[in-house]
Amino acid sequence: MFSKACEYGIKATIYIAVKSMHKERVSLKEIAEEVNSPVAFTAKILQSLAKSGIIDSHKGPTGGFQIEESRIDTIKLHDIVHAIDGDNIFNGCGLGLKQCDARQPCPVHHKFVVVRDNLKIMLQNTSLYELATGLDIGLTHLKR
Amino acid sequence: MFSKACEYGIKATIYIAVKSMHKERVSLKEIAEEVNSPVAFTAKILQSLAKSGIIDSHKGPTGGFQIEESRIDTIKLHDIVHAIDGDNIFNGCGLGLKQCDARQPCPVHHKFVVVRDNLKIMLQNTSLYELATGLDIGLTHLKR
DNA sequence: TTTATTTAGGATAAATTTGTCCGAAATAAG
DNA sequence: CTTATTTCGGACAAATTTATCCTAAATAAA
Repeated sequence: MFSKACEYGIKATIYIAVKSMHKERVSLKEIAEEVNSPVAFTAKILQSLAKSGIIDSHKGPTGGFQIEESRIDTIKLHDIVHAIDGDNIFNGCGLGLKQCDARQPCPVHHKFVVVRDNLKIMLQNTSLYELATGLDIGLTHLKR
Repeated sequence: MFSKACEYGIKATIYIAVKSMHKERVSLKEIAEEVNSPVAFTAKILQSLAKSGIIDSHKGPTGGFQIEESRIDTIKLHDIVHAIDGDNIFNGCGLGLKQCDARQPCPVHHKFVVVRDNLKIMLQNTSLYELATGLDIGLTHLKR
């Protein structure tokens, strides 16, 4: 469904959000540990999320990653996925055709659009805030 | 969403089904042309679909691929996807966790289950027959 | 100012997926 | 029986994704 990079990116962002809600900055090392992802690869992903403006990064001692608290509930799962995996998952044809739309559909087009819109709406309606809160109060987990 | 192999496999199977409904066997070469997929790679995929029992293959001159007509409406899109991409797309955690279910969910579990079930149901309810018929009467296309 | 710490970013490597090549096996037809 | 045709299947190659390594740049604190 999502790429490995995207899975790691989502998990990392949720973890950063939890810490940010507690006014804490968090290091790459800690993130990778808590999220059970390869350190260096996670670094790349966080780098690109920082460039996309989804998270803030800060170098040096006491440095690390953080998300401005007021933005946590405006960031949607959709934003994270889009930043990492692009929009092919939202717009591409289910069978990989270049030319596929309602007027010149592939065999699965109409059925596919329904489930994909379903996914899109879910991602757009899911805020980082609710994901982070669930993790923070122990309702959900990220390891294993 | 689906792997490239799965995309080619679905397209090829639909094309074979159309021909089979017209009592025709069809060669690898023709399939790859009509479906716009790399010949040798398509061969591998058809081979595995034949092993899975979804299509029949026949060697030698006048050989090729075919699907028993009576089975075309019993084969579901789900069967094809399952044969090629396995069931990870149906059962795996959205964030790649090993341990993720309703009792110990990842942050996106509950939301994810909904869209995935939606996908699963769509695939289970979509018959090869309807896909092939749409293509046969020109309502849909597979090239480009 | 020096040092330790932390992210940035480029180069490289490993793994997986995608794609190719070619000889073997089956088989239909002359 | 021989030949031409077609799928089978193994080895190999290319491309992409995933992952690692190392040096540079920033920066906080002693």
